[in-house]
Amino acid sequence: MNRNLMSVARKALTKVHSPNSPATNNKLFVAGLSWSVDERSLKDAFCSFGDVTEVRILYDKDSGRSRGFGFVSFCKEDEAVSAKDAMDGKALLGRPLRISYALERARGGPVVLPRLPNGGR
DNA sequence: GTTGAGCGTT
Repeated sequence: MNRNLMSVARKALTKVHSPNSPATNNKLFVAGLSWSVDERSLKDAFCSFGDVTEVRILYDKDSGRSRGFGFVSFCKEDEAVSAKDAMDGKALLGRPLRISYALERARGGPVVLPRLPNGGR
């Protein structure tokens, strides 16, 4: 009879983490940043929560200023979650931060064309 | 000297 209670108890203790909700990665999408924030300040603000392996802020090539959002990668997801849980909703340089998990994005450039087997001849 | 939702190469 204890088996049933065990099953129920174990179920209650089991983490109800949705298997189809991988809304967690070691990459964090940080938005709401001030237009004066740079990667160094962002890393310095997040490196205290874990080991930051990558920090990327998006800039505008027309105005030369930051787009107001960037990406922060951690060595472990646990650190990223802690950082998000700790810095999400907080404020940096006078502006509130909006942190979310980054989506996978191909890197390299806006477009890449493979060389044709024709050799250009 | 400005503005403020977002998911990627300035």
